Amino acid sequence: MQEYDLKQEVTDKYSLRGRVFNKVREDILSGKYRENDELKEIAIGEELGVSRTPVREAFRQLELEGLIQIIPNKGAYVTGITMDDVKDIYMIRSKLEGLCAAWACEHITKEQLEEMEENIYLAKFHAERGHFEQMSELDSRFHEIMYEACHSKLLEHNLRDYHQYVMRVRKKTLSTVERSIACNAEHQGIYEAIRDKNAKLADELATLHVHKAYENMVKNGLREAYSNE
Amino acid sequence: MQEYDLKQEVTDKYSLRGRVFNKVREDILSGKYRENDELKEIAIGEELGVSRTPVREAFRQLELEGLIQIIPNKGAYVTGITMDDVKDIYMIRSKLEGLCAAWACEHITKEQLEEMEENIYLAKFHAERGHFEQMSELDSRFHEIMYEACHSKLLEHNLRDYHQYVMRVRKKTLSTVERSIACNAEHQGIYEAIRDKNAKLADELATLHVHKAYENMVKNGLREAYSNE
DNA sequence: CTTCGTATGATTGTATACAATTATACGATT
DNA sequence: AATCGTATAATTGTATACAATCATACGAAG
Repeated sequence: MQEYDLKQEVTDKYSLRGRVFNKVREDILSGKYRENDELKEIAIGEELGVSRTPVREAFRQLELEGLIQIIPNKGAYVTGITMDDVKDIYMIRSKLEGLCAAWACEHITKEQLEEMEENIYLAKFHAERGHFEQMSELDSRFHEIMYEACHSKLLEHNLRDYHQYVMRVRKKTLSTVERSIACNAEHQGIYEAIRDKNAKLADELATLHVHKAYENMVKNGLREAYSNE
Repeated sequence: MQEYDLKQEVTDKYSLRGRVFNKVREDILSGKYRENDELKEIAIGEELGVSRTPVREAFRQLELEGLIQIIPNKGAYVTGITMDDVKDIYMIRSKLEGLCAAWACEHITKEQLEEMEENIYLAKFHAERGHFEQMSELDSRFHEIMYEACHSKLLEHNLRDYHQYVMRVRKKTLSTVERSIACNAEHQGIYEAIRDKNAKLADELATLHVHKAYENMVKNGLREAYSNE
């Protein structure tokens, strides 16, 4: 009886399809491919040294993730995230992160709580020094812990999707020392609420946290953050 | 300049892949395939008269929708919806339907409001007479109007997914005259709030509506509703 | 000069062939 | 009799070939 890695989820690294999927997804999120760029099966295939078949399968998945749009018999095009989309995502996320925090109160493990504490402690160090790369990593990880702790595969999956979706935008939202410090303080509040099993408070704080992040982004100019320069 | 049908979204009916996708999805949701059933590419392909290629592509999409799990080099297995999943979905939906109703206040058109009104009027007729099939249809349509009216592609897509996901369960939740009438009354309340552009109230009522639906389902025995007899 | 239509090329859609992996059956060994 | 190993079958993973569709270019008609 073999146990299969649950983390594989969708995109096993070891199949060609999985490799293509991950690579293209990363290239879209990192901004290598821009809005409305046409992705050609042969070109991508040659670049990665595979045939069209795994590329096509990866494309179908990317379409469902909303990263590309496939027009039958025509081609695959990178779907841009509009400013309205970003706003929608943050509003949706704020609701769902609240739910997630509330559920985490019931299901979080001692280890996860400890990792949160460590995360916040370390983030304080980097926040004060303006180490934005590390802050972005730590912020992502903090939310990731919460997603795991809520103990709902569906909510976890949903939130992770949105989180990835606005990744490039999100990096910029932490790009001031003030916001980094405030953000970490908000994490601290959420952490304490979860630790104390105060679901209502955790919900409120997590909801507010995402709202704040959005407001900050708007203040700093969503337009610049959004466009790829 | 050709205009492409936005409703196509992902699953155009006219490609083999789209047909396979829709068929298998429907068969899973309708209960033809049960939890942990193994779906074989060749078998599905022969059943629909297509080769393995479009079947494989459809499978990759179904995996991302969470309806099947693909284990590399092994097979595709139907992932069941557990009772916990159903609860999660209702809780998530309750939050998102609230958001949806609130947003609909800003964006709903006169035509959509009129269709809602008609929907409620007609539903009153069928509710009192215990026409559960029609009620189910009307209920789905009511929510569908709201999804369209919220004017957010992302939220609309998200809600529609979950709605589909619990379809078989949902049908049973309307299977009493009392619940049908109560449900329609709740729709009426949501409709009026949206009509009066009272976003806060619309949010609350829609949130409550989904909660009520869930509670009713639990009361009527989620276990029987969930299992395929 | 513009416009329409056809021809050509490029790209996607599908089917099939082959390779790699996994499951099963059966027999040999202990 | 139980267990291990090998051979065989079944199934998925990938590559390639062919068909269908779409885009482009170019020339003829007005």
